[in-house]
Amino acid sequence: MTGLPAPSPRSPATLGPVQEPAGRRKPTAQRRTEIVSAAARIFADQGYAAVGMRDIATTIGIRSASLYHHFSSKEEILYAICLTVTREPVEQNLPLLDAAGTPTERLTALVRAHVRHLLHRHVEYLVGLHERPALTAEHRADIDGYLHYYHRRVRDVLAAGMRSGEFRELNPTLAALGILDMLNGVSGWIRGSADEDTDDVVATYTTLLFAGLHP
Amino acid sequence: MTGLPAPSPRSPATLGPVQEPAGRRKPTAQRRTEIVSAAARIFADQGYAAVGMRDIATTIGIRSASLYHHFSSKEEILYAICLTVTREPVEQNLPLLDAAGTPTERLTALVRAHVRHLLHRHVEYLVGLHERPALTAEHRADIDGYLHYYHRRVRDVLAAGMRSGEFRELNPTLAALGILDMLNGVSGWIRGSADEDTDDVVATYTTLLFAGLHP
DNA sequence: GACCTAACCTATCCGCTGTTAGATTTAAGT
DNA sequence: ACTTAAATCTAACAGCGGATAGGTTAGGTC
Repeated sequence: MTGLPAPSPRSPATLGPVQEPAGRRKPTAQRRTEIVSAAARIFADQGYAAVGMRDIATTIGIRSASLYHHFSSKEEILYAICLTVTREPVEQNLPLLDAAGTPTERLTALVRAHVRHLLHRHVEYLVGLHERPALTAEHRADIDGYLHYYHRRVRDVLAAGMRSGEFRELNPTLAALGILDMLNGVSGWIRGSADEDTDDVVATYTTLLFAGLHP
Repeated sequence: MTGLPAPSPRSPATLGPVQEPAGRRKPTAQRRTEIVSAAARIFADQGYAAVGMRDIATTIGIRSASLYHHFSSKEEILYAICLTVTREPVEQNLPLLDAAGTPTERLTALVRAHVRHLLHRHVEYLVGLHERPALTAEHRADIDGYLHYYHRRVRDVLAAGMRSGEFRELNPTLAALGILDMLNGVSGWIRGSADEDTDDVVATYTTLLFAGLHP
């Protein structure tokens, strides 16, 4: 799009800019996250398979071969993106279901955390939720494991709430799938990630869902 | 899949093969739908950009160049797939919203029709909902038009129900988005398309949604 | 100042991509 | 039987894809 062929990362004579020089030599940890987040943005726009290693490399100011110093293949980059939208929610959101409180309270906390995490990493969600078929069989199985576990935990809270009479009697598996699809779908149309948006979505969705769940 | 009434008007000497010969010469109309549904299945498995014209051609028993007799480009095939999951619902499902009845009744009918159509064409949904970025700017605008119109009509029913006091007061735009994401998400995990599945999903979802909408 | 390793480079391979041109075969109409 | 148009074929092109091998620079450490 902006067709800049060689940004020429030579030293700018005077002083480093306030923001990332976007071509300077960086430690691995920084570069890895920089690569992943740049790739996620391009993948989200054009689709995983339509994007070349050269595209990713150019946007962060290096050559395509240098990417292989940080990732052993293009698919490994996609795998990293998928992990942030499957492992992170499992590790950061699910503990909320183990806290004290009624099923309603715990599920409300989870919904809020889920939407917040989704808005924080919404480009990664866009990619991770739709490009799974491009993963290696092993990596895909790994990712699916996290997804299934997340779904199972949500289903269990629903089932618990139904047993205690707090929730309406429904097929808990289907209800969990529907709720998660509704939440993840937000990544497809949300613009920006301002707190107002978060609160608006969370308020509408929790009202809709819990009024539907309560008998 | 190939439920066409006249499979092969050619009399093959002794007995007609039970299945399609998968390479015989066919009239355009048949080939076009055959190409589209074959492509949809492969696109759903491997992703649009990862699939070559040769892959599509091979699975239906012709050479890749022959595809260009029916479609002028690979993107036109994708466009045809997208149309079946956006224009068809607009033309077939939305009239249910114009029928007589309360907002609840009309929306229930739409939800049922939507899920049935989705199960009928669920491979096409899988592709059409996720590969839109690969479309031409004009084609994408076209597809987005159908999607926006569908969403707007659902939102209007919700708003009407809220004005009449039949539905709880919610942000109708967000509620419509959430409901549609929930419905379309079914394509991501459903197996088969038996009527029992349809009824199960429709029952759970309508209960969950309308209990949530009613004050 | 010498040294070592991490980070990045240039140059290149080869398989595969969508697409086209032009020849050929089939089916249908007369 | 002859003609015609639709359907399919063979052959090829031009270019881009991910990936590799091996050389080069930067930055911290002794």
